[in-house]
Amino acid sequence: MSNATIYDVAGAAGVSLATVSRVLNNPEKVKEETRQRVLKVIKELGYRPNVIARGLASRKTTTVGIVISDVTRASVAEMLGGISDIAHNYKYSIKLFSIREDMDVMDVLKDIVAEQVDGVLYLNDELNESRVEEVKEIFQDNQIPFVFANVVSDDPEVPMVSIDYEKAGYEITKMMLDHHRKNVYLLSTARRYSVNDKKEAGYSKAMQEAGLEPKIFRTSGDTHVNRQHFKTFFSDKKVDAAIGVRDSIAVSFMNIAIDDGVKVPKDLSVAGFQNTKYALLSRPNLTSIDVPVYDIGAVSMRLLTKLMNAKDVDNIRIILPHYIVKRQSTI
Amino acid sequence: MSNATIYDVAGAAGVSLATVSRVLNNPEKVKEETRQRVLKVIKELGYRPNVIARGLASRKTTTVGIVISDVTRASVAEMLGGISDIAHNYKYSIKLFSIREDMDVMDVLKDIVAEQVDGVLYLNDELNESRVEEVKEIFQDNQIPFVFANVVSDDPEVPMVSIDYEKAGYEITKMMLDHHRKNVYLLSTARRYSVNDKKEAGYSKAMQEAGLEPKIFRTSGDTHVNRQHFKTFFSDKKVDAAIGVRDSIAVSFMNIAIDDGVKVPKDLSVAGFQNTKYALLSRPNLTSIDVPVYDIGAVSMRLLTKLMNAKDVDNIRIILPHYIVKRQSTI
DNA sequence: CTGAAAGCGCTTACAG
DNA sequence: CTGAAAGCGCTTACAG
Repeated sequence: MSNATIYDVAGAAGVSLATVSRVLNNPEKVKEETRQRVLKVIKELGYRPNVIARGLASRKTTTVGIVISDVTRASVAEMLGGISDIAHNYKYSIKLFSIREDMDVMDVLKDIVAEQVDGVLYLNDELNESRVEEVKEIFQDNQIPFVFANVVSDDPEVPMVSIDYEKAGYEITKMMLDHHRKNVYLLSTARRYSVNDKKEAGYSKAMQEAGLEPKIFRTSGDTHVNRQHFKTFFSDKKVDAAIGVRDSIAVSFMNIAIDDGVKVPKDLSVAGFQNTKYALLSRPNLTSIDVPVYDIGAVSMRLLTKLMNAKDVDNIRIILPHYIVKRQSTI
Repeated sequence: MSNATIYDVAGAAGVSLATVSRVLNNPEKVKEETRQRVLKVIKELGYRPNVIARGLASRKTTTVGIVISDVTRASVAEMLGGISDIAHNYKYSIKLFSIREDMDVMDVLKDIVAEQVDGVLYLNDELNESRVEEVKEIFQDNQIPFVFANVVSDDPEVPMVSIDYEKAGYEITKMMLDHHRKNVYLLSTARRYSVNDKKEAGYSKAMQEAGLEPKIFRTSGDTHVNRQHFKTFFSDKKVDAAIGVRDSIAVSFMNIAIDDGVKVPKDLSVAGFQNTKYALLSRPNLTSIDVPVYDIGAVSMRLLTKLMNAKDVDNIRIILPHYIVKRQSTI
């Protein structure tokens, strides 16, 4: 059955429990012959070390905490995929902590500390800089390595993995301008996140370089542009290009415009961010900035393992490449 | 800092560590006055019990294991949302175990047992009955309560939460037939899952009742119908209605049909399963069976807490209601 | 290369 | 109502 303990193994193999432990953790310190004998018994008994006991004794749980706000978002789920794959390679388990609106972030973080995780991955593109500092502080105080995934922070001490969102914002805007679009709008969110701030900065830079006024529209809901928004804001304005900070915003805007008789991409170019399945399933297909979310997850997990093993990590801030996937929604 | 232990609290409050432990776990056994004193110290020191030590001593980790195959799928992420909300209410932590194609399922399950979780939620609509039996056996042997979420099994001993997929398949097919469609196809997956088997059964039943031949098309990939499929399979056939076992299959089929000049819903009615965001963002909007995935997650987590507390649970097999959301893709 | 022993930070009968 | 003590199943110096 499952209830074999290290004592059972030691007894059956005729060694002390210290030796069994060594076979598992420092096999090179055990004589080949003994090791084989112990391994055989382990196999026969189907022994698997109780990870809780091991965690208490060694002060290592081989578990990492993943902090997320909303699992439901496609990018978060995708990142989890990358994290989970790498974690499995390095034999780490994953504990999930989701922070809902009504929860006190600092309280949750203290819980995570009490959970004795070996490291923390903070997934969230909805953070502002001051929040980043708070998070950094609590984990540093408790000496828990952490990595921000898909978070933008200018603090050079903060380990993070992301893409260059400002550059991406600049490039996609530039593309619209190169296509001779003049009234390029950025569809952003009402709440301010550093990631979206960067996109906006890149957009504004491109517009200003072209001698144009940046025009940023903020949805009240975070994911969609609804008919109401469209009517009140856009119908009396000229708009020949729109960039959504998320694909879902871009697609919802495009759908409404088409319903309104606008031709895409002839009269209106539309592009989004993230290159999710929405971009592929929409008609016309949506041009989008491909953000390698799976890779961001995988690379940040990899970085975290390095940090947990206290190897001197040369580069704790990793910028992954992005690219524009051109589809039917732009010329 | 964070390193206060139960000893520190006991010392500062002038009681034994047993009393501190009681304040936390059986407060009613401690005199009001003493309790207040201890609680005050706990607060001052910012003490949080080390959950690992507690887990070892009490043999309860207040952690549940969640087994999933692919986090990336919208329904899985949504279920995780429901699970996480309820888990938080009951103070359970969540450990995530994802099983990839190349992994040995039984091996992962044994790992989960070694992780000492108090219970397991198995999320997967891609199981067949024999796999269900294996899973059931390993957890029963180790006396770990478990619940299948969004899994269909006819074994009355298996705790599960799902909808009646057969009924749903029947109803949506019936709707098509009521709209005088004759050539109703079911777009299913190549691999056989019990959930899809049920949908197929419901579909076939409705077709047969109408004196029609069931026509099931199986995609080679699991999520999309591609142009190739369409050309080789459908272009020479009459088809006036199609039901996808997933929204993504339905939308991809619909898109290709439209590209081919077919009018939806006039010439072709299309419907999907799951009522995901794809259904909303597609044009025309997709009619879909709403599967309450969030609720399935939440209810299954709730059921699991009951099982873990060994209350006599009267109903271990819960069928949640579903309904058809009618949109533009059907008449 | 191996064993005896202490200790990780808690919980929980058992006395009192 | 409270405390002393054993124990949860491991790891890890320390001897030998």
